[in-house]
Amino acid sequence: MIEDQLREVIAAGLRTVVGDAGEVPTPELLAPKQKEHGDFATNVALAVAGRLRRSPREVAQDVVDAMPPAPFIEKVEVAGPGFINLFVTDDWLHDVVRRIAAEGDAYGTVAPSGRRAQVEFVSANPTGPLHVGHARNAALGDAIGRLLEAAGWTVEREYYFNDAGGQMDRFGASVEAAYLELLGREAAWPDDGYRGAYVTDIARDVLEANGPSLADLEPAERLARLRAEGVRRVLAWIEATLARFGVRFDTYVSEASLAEKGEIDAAVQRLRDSGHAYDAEGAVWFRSTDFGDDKDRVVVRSNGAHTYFGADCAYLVDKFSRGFDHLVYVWGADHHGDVVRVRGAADALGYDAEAVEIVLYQFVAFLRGGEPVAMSKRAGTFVSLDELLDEVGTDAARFHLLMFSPDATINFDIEAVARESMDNPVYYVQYGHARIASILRKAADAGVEPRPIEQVDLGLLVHEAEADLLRALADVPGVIATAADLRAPHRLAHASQDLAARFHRFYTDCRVVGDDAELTQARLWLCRATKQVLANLLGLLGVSAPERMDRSDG
RNA sequence: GCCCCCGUAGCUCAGGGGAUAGAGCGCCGGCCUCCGGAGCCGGGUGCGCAGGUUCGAAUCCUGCCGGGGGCACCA
Repeated sequence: MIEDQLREVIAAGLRTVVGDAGEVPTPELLAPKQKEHGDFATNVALAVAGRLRRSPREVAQDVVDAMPPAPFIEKVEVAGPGFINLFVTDDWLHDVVRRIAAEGDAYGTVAPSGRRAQVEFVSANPTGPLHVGHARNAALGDAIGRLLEAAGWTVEREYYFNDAGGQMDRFGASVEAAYLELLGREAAWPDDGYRGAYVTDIARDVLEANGPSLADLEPAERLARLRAEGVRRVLAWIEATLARFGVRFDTYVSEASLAEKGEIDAAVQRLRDSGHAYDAEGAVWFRSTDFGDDKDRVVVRSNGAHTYFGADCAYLVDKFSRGFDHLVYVWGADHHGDVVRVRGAADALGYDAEAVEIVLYQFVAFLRGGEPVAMSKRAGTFVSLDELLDEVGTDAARFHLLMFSPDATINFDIEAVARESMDNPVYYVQYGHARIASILRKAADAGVEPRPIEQVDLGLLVHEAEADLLRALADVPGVIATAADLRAPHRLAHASQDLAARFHRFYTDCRVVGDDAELTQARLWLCRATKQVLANLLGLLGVSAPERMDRSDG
């Protein structure tokens, strides 16, 4: 890669200048904002000038003088406070097209390293359908999974669900009540139960599948059975919704299964053994204050039942025992208080807390026509994820949820995002892709024979709009690497918009299919490369790259 | 009280130490004999406040002021 070659040349010059005066840092390459500042720049002179007690510009000039000659460097300039600006021959830009052609889907990604990461996300409790509040978690977790894969990780996506505890009991009792009601029997709806219409739908389904016999089971067994039947159906429903949303999990893990396998007891014992757990007030506590928490936390309640956090500890052991090198949890900001505790538990259990990463994201405010959508589960006015997808579609929803930093709260105006207009840039990007597809079709219709890239003179791509587009294509691997590193899919969204913008500009300035056969071939390859990279970026966001788009009033 | 996130253009947001801080929306004005006008070009205002670190700060640190969220033997 040109960047590596440049770094080598700069490092060589720098070594000569620094001499015995100390370490030579790996040169950092900057992407200048102004074209006059070159294709690349480096600040090495500024970085070492202080140590050498010399003026940065002087050092910069010496470094330039000491740099070995390189055929790919066209011009070098010392500028500003002491930057070294590098102008590279156009070949490297044209090489980008060849690289993209050769690498295809893999352009911008890193070869698998064999390192395994797990991303656990959504993990909504199966008491009802997913609602829009879960959408950001699903989109973000999935995109981070895709990014980690692009960065060379082998990724497993996991959904953890809580199928024990009071909330689930109330859900089970609600299904039970609905089931009995359908049979015309007396039914006791739990206080604070789930009364959405879907509960009755589920009960009806259970009735159709099992007949009325469940009603005659012993009370405890009947409840357990109906709860399990309910959970199964809700999970299937959630899975179907997620599939619509482009999210697929490799594994589903239930809290109850951890308890059944004795993993929770084992984890508690392990905390005791390592001296991080103690008994007090009839409960078992984890000394999380040793790890920076404000207070210790209960893992086993005085009634003998484990807490959610107690199960979390067992779940940590479970995850690590499966051999992952890295664990990612995707949590809403309301859970930020749990971060210290869970990482502390990892530490206490003898694992590397650094391997436990928690990605937090801020809330989404859903609006409709500028007005906040009042959402209350109790009042039954929450918008389900299915409804959201019916209204705005997966692509628009995902793009909108992923185009902002996880740290930013999102205003998601359902009407605006549903509109196929510039209010949602996803259409702008997709249009770029579709437009290229259209050009390629046009070329085929015009009888232009596609030529292998080796037989095409990419050196003909010299127009400013072409160079700008090529530069953006060249930047993409770096963008993907940074986005993966920072768990910041929104950088992909921005890069895709930028790339689409540059393509539209190129399209406006440069006729692709024209009289000049050679130029046509070169530009067709530029189009194919751009189309590929747009598809790659959208793919990392889980957004489709359509070959054509329906016209609309837009 | 303690903890987390945010404060950048009229609005929604990028910008993870570099040179003249960007994009979209909105507003005004332009661009089609020709590959999709869901497009392109032009027009302008801004880093909450105060210190500090640095050759250099929107970016890192401290304090303050605003907005949001969280501080269970709930899940």
